[in-house]
Amino acid sequence: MSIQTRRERERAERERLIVTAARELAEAEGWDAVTTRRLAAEIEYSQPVLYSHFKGKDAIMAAVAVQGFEDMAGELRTARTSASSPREALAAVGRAYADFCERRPALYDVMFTHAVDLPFATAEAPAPLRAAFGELRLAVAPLAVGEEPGVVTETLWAGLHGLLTLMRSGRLPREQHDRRLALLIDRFCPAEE
Amino acid sequence: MSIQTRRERERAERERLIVTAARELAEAEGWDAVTTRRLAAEIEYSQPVLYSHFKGKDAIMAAVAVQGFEDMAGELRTARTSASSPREALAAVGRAYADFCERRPALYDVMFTHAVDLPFATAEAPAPLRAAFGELRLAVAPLAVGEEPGVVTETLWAGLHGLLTLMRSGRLPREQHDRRLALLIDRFCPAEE
DNA sequence: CAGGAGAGCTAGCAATGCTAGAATCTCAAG
DNA sequence: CTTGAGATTCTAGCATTGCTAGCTCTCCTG
Repeated sequence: MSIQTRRERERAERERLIVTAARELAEAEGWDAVTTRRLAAEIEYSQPVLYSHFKGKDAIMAAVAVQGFEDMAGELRTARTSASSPREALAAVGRAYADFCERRPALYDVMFTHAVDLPFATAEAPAPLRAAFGELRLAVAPLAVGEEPGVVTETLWAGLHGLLTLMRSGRLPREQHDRRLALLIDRFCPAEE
Repeated sequence: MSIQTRRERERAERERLIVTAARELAEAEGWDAVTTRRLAAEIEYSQPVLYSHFKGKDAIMAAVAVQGFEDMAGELRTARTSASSPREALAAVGRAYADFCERRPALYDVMFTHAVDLPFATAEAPAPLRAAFGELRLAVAPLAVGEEPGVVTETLWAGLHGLLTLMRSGRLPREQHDRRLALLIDRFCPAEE
C-alpha cells in the first residue's frame, strides 16, 4: 500500500508538472508554442506520457483553465474585500478583472475564449469556476436593486469580457479603454444621487 | 487590352468564387472543415491557385469577414430604420445583432473572434466594417445624452459581443438570454420616465 | 531467482498549411 | 499552320501538428 500511494503521489506530482509547464509555456510564448512535443520536452518525458494523464491537448488546456479560475477568484476577492463601499467594490472588481486579462492573456484565453469541454454554467462546474463567478456576483448583488442578481452579474460579466476580447484582438482601440470600462460599471450602478 | 480585361474579370470572378465557397463551407460545416484541400476541391482547382489569389488561409478568412460585415450592416440598417422611436431602434438593432450571430455563427466568428489581420479601429478599416459600426452608432447616439457617442457605442457593442460569445461557447446558459439582452439594452437607455 | 505486469519510449500515421518545380496551355509572330 | 515565349495550373512534396500502436525495459511479487 505504501508503494502504491507513493506511485500515485508521484503520478499526481507529474500531472501538476504538466499543467504548470503548459501554463508557463503558454504565458511566455502563447498557446501556439504549446505543442505536445515541446511540452513533453519541457517536462523531460516523451509525448505519450501526456496522454496517460490527459485525454488530449484540450484536456491539458482545460486543467490550466481551472487553475486560472482559482487565481482569478483570489484576485477578485482581494479587490472586492478591500473596498469600502458596494460601489467602489464593483469598480474594483471590474478593474481587477480587466487587469487579470491584460496581465495574463494566454491564461484568460483558455478560460474564456478557447473551446474547452468543461461544464460551465451548471452545478457540476468545477469549484474554482463557481468561485470566480461568485465573487463577481457578490460585488454586483448589493447594487442590483429590483433585478435578479444572477442575470445582472452575467450581463456585466459579458460586458467586461466583450470589452477585453475586442480590445485585445484589435477590434477596439486601446485608447478609450478606461472610459469604456468606467462607463460600463457606471451603467450597472443605481442612479447616482 | 480587351483580352487583358477579360482575364482580369475572370480572375476577379474566381476570387469571388473562392470567398463564397469558403463562406458556404464554413457556414455548413464550421471552419475546421475549411481546409485548403477541401476548398480547392470545392472550386475545382488545385491548392496553389488559392495562393495566387490570397496570401494564405487567413487572408481568405479576412475576405469572408468583410463580406460578413456587409451583410451585417444591411441587417442592422433594416432593423434600425423600421423602428419608430430611438428606444425601439436601439432594441431592434440589438436584437438584429444577436440574431445575426445566432443565425450565422461561423461568419460571426471570423468577423469578431478569429485572429485576422484587418485594420479594425482605424480610418483605413474596410468600408463594410465602418458601415456596420456606423449603424450601431446611429442607433446609440440619440440616446447617449451627455456622453461621447463613440465610447457608448463601443461599450454597448462589447456587451452584445460578450453575451453572444459567452453563450455560444457554453459559458453562459441559454435560458436567460433574452432577459440579459433586454437588461443590457435597458442600461444604455436614459432613465425611463 | 523467474515471471509478469506496468510504465515509458521509439517510431510512425494521417492531416494540415504552404511551396518548388514540372507541365501545360495561350496567343502573337513568322 | 507552326513555333516559341510567357503565363498559368498542377503534381508532388516539405515540415509541423495531434495522437497511437507496439516493443522494451524495469521493478515488484511469489
